[in-house]
Amino acid sequence: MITHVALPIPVRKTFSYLVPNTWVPFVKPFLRVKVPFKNREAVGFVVGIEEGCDKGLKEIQEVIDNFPPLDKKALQLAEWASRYYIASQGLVLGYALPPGLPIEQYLKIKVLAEIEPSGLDNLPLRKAYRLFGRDVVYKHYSNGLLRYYDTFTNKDFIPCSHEDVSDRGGKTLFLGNTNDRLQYYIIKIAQCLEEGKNVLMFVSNHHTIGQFCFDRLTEAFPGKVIRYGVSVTSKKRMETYFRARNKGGQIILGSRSCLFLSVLRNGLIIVERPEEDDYRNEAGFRFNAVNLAIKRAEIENVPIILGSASPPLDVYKRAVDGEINVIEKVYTIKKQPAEIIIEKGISTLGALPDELKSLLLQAVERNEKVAIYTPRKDYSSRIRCLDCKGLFLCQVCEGSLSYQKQRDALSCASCGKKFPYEECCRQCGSRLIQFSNVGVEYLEQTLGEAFPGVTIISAIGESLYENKEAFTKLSSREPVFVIGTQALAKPYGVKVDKLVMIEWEELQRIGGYRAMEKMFHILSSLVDVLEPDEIYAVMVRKKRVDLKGFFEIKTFYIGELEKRKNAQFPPFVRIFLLELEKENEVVGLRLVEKIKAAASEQGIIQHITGPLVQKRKKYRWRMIIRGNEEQLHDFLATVSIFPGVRVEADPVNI
DNA sequence: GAAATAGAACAT
DNA sequence: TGTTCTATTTCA
Repeated sequence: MITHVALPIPVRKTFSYLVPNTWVPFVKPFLRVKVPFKNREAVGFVVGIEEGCDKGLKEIQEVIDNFPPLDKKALQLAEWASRYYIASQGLVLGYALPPGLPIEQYLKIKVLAEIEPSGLDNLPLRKAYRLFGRDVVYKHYSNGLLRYYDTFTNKDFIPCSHEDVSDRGGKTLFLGNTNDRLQYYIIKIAQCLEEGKNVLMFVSNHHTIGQFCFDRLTEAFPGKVIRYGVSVTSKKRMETYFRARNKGGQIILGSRSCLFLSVLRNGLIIVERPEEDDYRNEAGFRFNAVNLAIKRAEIENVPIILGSASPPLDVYKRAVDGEINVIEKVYTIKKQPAEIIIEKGISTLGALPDELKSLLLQAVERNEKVAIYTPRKDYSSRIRCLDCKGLFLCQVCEGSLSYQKQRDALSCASCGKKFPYEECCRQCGSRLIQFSNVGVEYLEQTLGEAFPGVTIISAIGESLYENKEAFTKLSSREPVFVIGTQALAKPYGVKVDKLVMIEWEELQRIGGYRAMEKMFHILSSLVDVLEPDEIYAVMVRKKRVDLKGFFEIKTFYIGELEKRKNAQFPPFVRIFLLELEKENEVVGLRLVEKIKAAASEQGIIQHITGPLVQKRKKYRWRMIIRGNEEQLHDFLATVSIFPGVRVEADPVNI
């Protein structure tokens, strides 16, 4: 017997192995098998079986599963995702069932008849495998002489017995602020739980948004919320794994890692804030979990609710097209947002503008809480020598370096490497260094000096979790400044008096084709979470952006859709980014030619823009492929396995 | 994706 | 002819 195995590597072909006699009765489609690969071992999925025993193939070492570890609908979802994201079947399946998921660790054996060897009853599966061999246990299992039960629910482990309960389906976009959304979710969840169904709810982030939702939902449904994700311990995670597939009437709250989780009587899927970047998986199998959640709902015929104050544009388009039903409960702000126009940016000014100072001074006098947003986190993200005019660049990749005051280190924006800060220019040794493009750290320090005695909290991605207690200061009576990047919109349940946006308009320069959409998301999510009574945008006159355009949601979206349609950009066509990196220009250009040749051959050359060459330490070519995915699929699948080529579906940063 | 191998550039 | 680096191939 020969089996074809899909391995979790970016290679489209499958690998064939012989099946030794011991395993022949147990090899079935979509079970995992351990196989020799190169000179190591690998875990792959059986995707094909054929008779025969020829041509010196290697043998599989072991069949890891006794039952398909993914149910039919999860497999269907994986198949769809594999095509949509141009990822190999093995890579997607490997994500769906990560190798670190210790399923057997929490399963025990229940013996149903008299069998040899004795002593299997109540034995942990792992131990039984070790003592008697997997094949012995598998044989009894397949003859129906024993069953498994998990140690959390003590219920029989029934692989893939998913009764379809939902007769509903349907997609809803709930437009509204956090409180309204939560209320709506709670009503819908209550209906499901009453009917004994489960609810699968996605959040982008465990620590902040996830914790908040967990607290609020636990309040409404005590003991019913179970979590699944990397931030809970392995044991807790496994408990959720078994409870989700064995019991009804619960809310499974998790991140993108529960996209493929088996859920018994799944009655509803909720996606909280689908516009969040954290829904994107960047390693290995790259995808956007919102897309997959919507697809899962379709496959399972389960209703899905997407809840947001500023949904992604593609979701809004689906709503306009009538595919998604809309419930609108738009927030209102108490006072018209105000624009504070300054002549020169804070970066170039070297000091805080007077208008900003007086605004903050007034706030301090009134003991107000002020949230200050800025797009950059470090002290300065542009460091220049004033003598030789050279920029500080990374020694490894020549990306631009930013200065992190707290660590007194330079950090590379493109490769992430850190270097000590020497206080002099590496080119000419001059000590006249100019910091510009300042961020949160700079404001933190400058405002600290200008307003001694005022509590200042910073909210940036990494530090947010440790900083959580600091946020309790926001409910004190003293004035508080909370300064941060987009992370400011993560800790739900915070309330400020004023929201000040600084250099927010910069995003139109760095945001690519989604610049306006990003600006909208940031502003809306800040307003949604922080509930400011007053909003101010400090903008440089030359780059001024009309704030009003961002407060009429419908007008904004319709206008943006119109622009995208005219320019033939997503969500009207799909975009793929093709990236290749080589040290040698000639070698790279050869590869570019090879790709172009493949494109001509398949008649899709007119869909390619570029390549755009970037030369730092390495050469990097980027091509953008736009068009109908059906038409592009074969081409992308072909070039995606060229060495050094990376295809990114639906890129966000171009 | 990662290891083995082929190839290029440089030093001995 | 050895050494070290990068590019390419291959994995069953």
